[in-house]
Amino acid sequence: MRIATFNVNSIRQRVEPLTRWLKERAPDIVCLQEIKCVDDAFPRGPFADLGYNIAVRGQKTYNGVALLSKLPFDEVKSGLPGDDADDHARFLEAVVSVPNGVVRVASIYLPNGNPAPGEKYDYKLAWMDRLIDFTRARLDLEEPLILAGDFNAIPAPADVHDPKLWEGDALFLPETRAKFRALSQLGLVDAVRAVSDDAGLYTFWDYQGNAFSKNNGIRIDHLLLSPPAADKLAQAGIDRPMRGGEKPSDHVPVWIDLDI
DNA sequence: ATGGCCAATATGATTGGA
Repeated sequence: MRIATFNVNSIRQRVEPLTRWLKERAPDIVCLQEIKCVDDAFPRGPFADLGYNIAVRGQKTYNGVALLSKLPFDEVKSGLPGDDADDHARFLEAVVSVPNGVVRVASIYLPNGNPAPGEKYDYKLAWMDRLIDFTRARLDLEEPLILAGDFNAIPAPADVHDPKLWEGDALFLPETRAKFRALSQLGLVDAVRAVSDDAGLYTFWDYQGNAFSKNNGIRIDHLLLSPPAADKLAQAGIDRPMRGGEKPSDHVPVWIDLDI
């Protein structure tokens, strides 16, 4: 089973490159972020034509997450618990059935948090605390669980081309990294880091300043695996060439293969 | 000169992204 995550930076601008990539990579489940449209505006046709079931939690202009799955959804739930006043479309969770049980997947678009300090950074840290609480509860189920998305967190200096330039940024502040570490330390495996210690593995390159050609990137899109999922991990990869293709998002897809 | 962003919005300037 292949599961991927991709921050598309507008689904309506990414139909062509995304469908082309879906045909090549053939993932079973895809977690999408920053679809930037309401549910009714999601371009379902091209993805349904490729055999995907579609779940959407959209929002006008900003944010928005979705799931594509070749397997039917047993359950779909949107919204991260812990704050009823939070109306950002940043979280969508689904369960699918597999031969020996289920797989639970969440598409996550964690707040950016800039400028820090400030209200936006406070919201980010509170959101991370809520994600930690959610994950702790879900881990009790002892299911294969995959948290996949744009975490807006650079885990370590090896995950950024020029760490000096990111000091003070909400994606790289010590408090952000500490919360990301606290999430991981609940027992989750960072799939890319499970297969490679290499520096220079990035998932985002800014549109500005020829960032991609200089490989001036950061690794912020992650797949975090519960122990029953990590036990089945066969491979993980970052589809870096997508960034150099036609009409690219500023992020690229990241994927895993599970022996499920 | 030694650089140049992109997407959405009742749009032509502003906001957010990271």
